[in-house]
Amino acid sequence: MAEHYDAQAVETKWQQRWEQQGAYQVDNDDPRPSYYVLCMYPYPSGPAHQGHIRNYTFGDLLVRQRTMQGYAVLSPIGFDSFGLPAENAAIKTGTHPRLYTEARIEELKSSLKRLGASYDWRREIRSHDPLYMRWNQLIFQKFLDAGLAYRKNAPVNWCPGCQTVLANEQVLADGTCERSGDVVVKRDLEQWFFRITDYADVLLDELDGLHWPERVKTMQRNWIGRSEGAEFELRVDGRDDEEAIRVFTTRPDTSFGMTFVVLAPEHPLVDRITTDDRRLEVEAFVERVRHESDIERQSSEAPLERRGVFTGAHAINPFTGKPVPVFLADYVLITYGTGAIMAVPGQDQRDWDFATAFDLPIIRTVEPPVDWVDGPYLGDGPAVNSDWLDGLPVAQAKAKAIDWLESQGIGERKVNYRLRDWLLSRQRYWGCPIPVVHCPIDGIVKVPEDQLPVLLPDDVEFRPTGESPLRYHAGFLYTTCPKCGGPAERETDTMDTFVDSSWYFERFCDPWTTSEPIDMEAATRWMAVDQYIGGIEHAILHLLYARFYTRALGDLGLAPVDVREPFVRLFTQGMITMDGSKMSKSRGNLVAPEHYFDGVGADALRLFHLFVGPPADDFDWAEQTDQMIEGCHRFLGRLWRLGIRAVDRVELVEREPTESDLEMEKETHRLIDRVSSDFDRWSYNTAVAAAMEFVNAVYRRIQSPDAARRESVDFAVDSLLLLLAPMAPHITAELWERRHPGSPSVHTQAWPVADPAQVKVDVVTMVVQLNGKVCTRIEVGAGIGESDAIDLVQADPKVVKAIAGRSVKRVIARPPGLVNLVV
RNA sequence: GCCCGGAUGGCGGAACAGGCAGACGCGAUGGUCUCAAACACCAUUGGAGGCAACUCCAUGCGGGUUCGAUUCCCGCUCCGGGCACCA
Repeated sequence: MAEHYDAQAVETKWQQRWEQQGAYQVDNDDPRPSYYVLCMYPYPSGPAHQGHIRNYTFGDLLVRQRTMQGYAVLSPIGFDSFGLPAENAAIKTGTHPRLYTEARIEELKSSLKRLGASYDWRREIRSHDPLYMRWNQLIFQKFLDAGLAYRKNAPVNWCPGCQTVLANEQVLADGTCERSGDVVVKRDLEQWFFRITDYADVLLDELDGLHWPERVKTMQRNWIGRSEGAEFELRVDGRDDEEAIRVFTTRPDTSFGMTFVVLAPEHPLVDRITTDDRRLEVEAFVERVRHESDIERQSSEAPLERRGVFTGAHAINPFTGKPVPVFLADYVLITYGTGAIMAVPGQDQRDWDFATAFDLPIIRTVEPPVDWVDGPYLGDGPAVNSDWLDGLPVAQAKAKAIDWLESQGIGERKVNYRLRDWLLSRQRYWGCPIPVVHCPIDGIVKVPEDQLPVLLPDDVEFRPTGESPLRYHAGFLYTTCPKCGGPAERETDTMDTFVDSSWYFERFCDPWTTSEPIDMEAATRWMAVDQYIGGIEHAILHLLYARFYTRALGDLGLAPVDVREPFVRLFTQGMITMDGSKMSKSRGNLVAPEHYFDGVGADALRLFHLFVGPPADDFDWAEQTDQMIEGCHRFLGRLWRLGIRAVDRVELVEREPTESDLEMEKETHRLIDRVSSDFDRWSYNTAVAAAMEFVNAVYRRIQSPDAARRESVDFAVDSLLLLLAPMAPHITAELWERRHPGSPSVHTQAWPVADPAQVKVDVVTMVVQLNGKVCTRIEVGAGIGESDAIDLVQADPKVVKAIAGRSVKRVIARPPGLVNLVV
């Protein structure tokens, strides 16, 4: 009776052995060529969920394959351990966020170990580790020195649910918080910002060179939102130059068609230019808009007549010298451009609508096509009604208009971005404190470097008041000014957790160094990350911030300056959903991996995640999913019996290779070729399918009446184990050890390489078509020539019968695959 | 509204450069083993017709290009995602 496949025993054995041997530790002086694989470090919310399993299975596969290919693979892991859920749990249950978080980390860590994922655990980073906090704070101070971090009072996004401000990136398109779903409101607050806009153009330009999904690059391009145009001044009729209105436009070529000007209601000139007869109405309008939230204002469905108001003032269009009326409208934003626009209804939809509503003139300055019906024309065409621009296409007219503005000294070329500076301060406890004090005499003063990190006090009370517990903690709050020694208050805001995740991948290169945040030598060796793997949900936030940080750190001499981009290649895996919605703790639709570890085993679960579909596609967890996982387990059972040479007690024979034995060897080479190329193109599902198909074929051969040659079968099975090692690491390690006692682990063997001569097939099935429809198939030699193929086809009895005497008009021969006869 | 994906059997999916549609797995049906079951194994499995050889239909819908289209082009429908007064 052959020993059956016991996943528990095998997996426990190997996990223990890997841990004891430190099998996945990689030293910085490893002589092999470097390869850095990284999965986005997780927020520790408890045991792993299926999304984690999927993510870390893909990563682990690559780590193991690259290791077999001869690389020193850096594969670190850590925990994004600051964040709101721990603090909310503290308010609810009274457990301290640190204890809560560390318990969750242990659970998640256990899951990852049971998955059999290979990490250099010595390099583990936790964001809340005082050593990491120290460097996080030091980097902040360097940014402060460099003017990259600053403080300003601004209307900011306040989430009443999270009781903190949010970055623009954390507010969804519908105006709700990406985390809690509450409607975000505007509040004027003094906040900390990072000057990410300084890097807007490079962050945009350098996207081109990245091997990232096009979708993600597009999302970042849209988010940065570069627009090129001109900025220029319009004198207000009857006023001096001090009160000129600056406008930004992407269409300076259409300036002759400007028939009015619109200011944002918050524009500083509103009060000064409004005429007395219009003042009451204007003030009422400004007042009304001020009381609207951003979402109300943006989603306003009020009729246009109510969304704007005439100020009574007129501005002089510098191109025509003629006055045009100045309006206010809620759709003009004070936060973009100059907060004022020139309106050209002939070439802009909103201006057209506004002009129609207020009965303002419309002048076309670009000739629309002859069949143009109505409405603003946004396309290219010759300029009209534009004096010295007439006849020029849009691009040339733009350039000429800008040249003119510059020659007149009233305007210039200008680029604007949609991207705003990154608001990083949070009014919460469980985050990294911002390391400054506020002194009534010296203002903002950095906490001296030798006093870093500023730690979070443990003895705080978590109350649902909405204010950070740090504000009530006298011991933390009251301090002395490092400069003058007088009484001062500590900053009680903490950093956005996206700060922590913006440089952890650089710290992984040498997480031990105590003299600087990033060890230059180590980072030079390992950076950039060769392959980064994570969820699409981080397409903008994390991936943009990390790119900004990498550049800024390089520019400040804190990281290798030649590492301009952190992630060379990015892979975004699909989501696991259930009934179409995201799996999450709050929805209560988590399917715990532990259940499968205890049952079919980690290898079967890994194989399932690889097999179920393209890694980039979403997968909906459904009724049949368990049975599919069972199927993967069944496959491993078949592999097991092959591996221990116990397939139905079949005896393999020693003999000179027969035709069939040689064919199996060729199939083996083809499998090696197939799996290798499938891996290279992230097609794990087809790689698994090929392995299954191969196992079926080997079974058929050894169970056939003339059996199979031992040597050929051994080559087939050993190759199979090597190819499956990155996918199902435990069972392959066990079988390899049993088959090769005393040999090094399967995971340190060289990745197999197919012999190209063996990959080639010599007999192929040639499809014979009649008028494009399949008529028959003929086995032919792979090297068959065109005329031989045609002769063969025309001699085929089936073909002769099908043609039935009709004349062949045309022959399309694509030997050896196909011949098509047209009759 | 704009941009980007996607739609293939009962289900997940395959077809990599325009050339055999449905690989592989799940499910289903029948069988072998068993006292019986579980496990395992074998066979069949897109639909319709036919005893059968075989025929017809079929990759969301409608057109087109081509000897030949799941694949390319045009026009729709539905689903998913991103952006959305950004001047």
